[in-house]
Amino acid sequence: MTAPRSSTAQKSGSARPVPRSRIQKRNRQIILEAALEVFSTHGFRGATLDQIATEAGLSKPNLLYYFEGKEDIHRELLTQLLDTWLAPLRLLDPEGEPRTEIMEYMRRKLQMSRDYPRESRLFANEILQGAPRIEGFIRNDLRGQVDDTADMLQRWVDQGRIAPVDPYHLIFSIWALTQHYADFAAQIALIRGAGHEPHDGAEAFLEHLYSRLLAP
Amino acid sequence: MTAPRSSTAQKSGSARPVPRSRIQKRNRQIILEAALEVFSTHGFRGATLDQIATEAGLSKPNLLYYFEGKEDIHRELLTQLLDTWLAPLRLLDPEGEPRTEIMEYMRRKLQMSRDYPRESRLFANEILQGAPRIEGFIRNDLRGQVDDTADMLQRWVDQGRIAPVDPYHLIFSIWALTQHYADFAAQIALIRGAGHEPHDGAEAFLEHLYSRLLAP
DNA sequence: ATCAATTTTGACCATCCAGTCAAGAAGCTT
DNA sequence: AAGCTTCTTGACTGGATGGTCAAAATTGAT
Repeated sequence: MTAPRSSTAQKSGSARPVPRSRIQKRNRQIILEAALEVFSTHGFRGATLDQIATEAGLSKPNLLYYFEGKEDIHRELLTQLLDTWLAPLRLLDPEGEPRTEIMEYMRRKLQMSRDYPRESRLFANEILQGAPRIEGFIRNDLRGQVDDTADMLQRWVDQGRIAPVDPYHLIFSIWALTQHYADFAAQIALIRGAGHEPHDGAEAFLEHLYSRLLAP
Repeated sequence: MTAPRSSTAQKSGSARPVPRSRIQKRNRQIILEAALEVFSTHGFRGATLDQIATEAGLSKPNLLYYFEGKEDIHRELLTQLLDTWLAPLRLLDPEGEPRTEIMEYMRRKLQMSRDYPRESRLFANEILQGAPRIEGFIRNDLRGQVDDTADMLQRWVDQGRIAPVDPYHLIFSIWALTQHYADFAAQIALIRGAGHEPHDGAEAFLEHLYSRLLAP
């Protein structure tokens, strides 16, 4: 009858209804999966609820039984994404061997772009539009993490353990080079033809590139 | 009265009305400029004719006096863009000094991303959506150019004039690294703060990177 | 099996948006 | 300044789209 707004120890402000039944969990998941597919290729405004509903195999009103609206689905998707987006950065170990650590970070990002290309495109879409919905996240969460990482990289540079490079640009380069294979997959596929998969050879190339760049 | 379909020596098939009067030239330009602004940040479906009209300071019917429709404006914009997009690749000189040539290409691409960030984002948007409207261009024009360039790079590798790298990934890396500063400018701006401009330090970093990567 | 709670949906709105049209305003030519 | 052409726009239309609602179907506890 009413939409499923649970109340299990809810914070006052913005309510996040916790799915309870098995059906709720399952259908919310199905919807998010479908929405990811649609949003990541058409962007927020380009996507329609009907498209998402069809993709999910549900009716449009049914979608709106589980989510408060298009915006809500999108927000949920982004929130989940941003969590995993920051994770690799946190795994950088200040005590580790610098080049190994950076190489590992690059590999993790490349793997993410291979395993979750739609998430990468969802993110790219958002940034392209000027990051209206995740400005807060970038300014408050990501920025701090990046600053910390940059400090660490600078320390490694100062200690002569990696070649002297601008730490911010180093980080940006890893983002650019890894995400490119997901975000521009369509272009790469058209250029390389059907035989190849976009990521083919990328890891070897990037390993070569960063090992050359970072050698003291 | 009627829309301006000129007929000055027109090819039969898809008509491209050549603007004649000064007013036509001026207003088409104003519209394209406004459309670039809007399409590049909101994508094709996210943009509205009203937005473009407002941005251009014209009425919506007036827009449609100069162009056949939303699609037509967008197509014109992309066509103009793709011409300039290919240009830098053609400037690579097989007879030149390999590292200088590649470095020059990188610099030209970086400059384009600095001087024409909206064009870069328009292109990125298009690829993200799966390149529906420029598939032909990529398959027929870009691909050939890239293949030729890759052959040239491979020859340079074989002659030992640059370090052995996969030529396709080398090209992709230049695209990724240069366009990133335009396409992800919003993210970079939020991370680096108001003091910096996204491209600050990029050229030095990329020069360092490619000179390390390509040294035989 | 019964009955209340949960889930699903057909039918419906209201709004947005691309595109039309006919009439009016501004330019150009003589 | 007349008269033709080019340019501009207010008012409109039809279709798409986000969202609502009340009734029907299903599920689950007893």
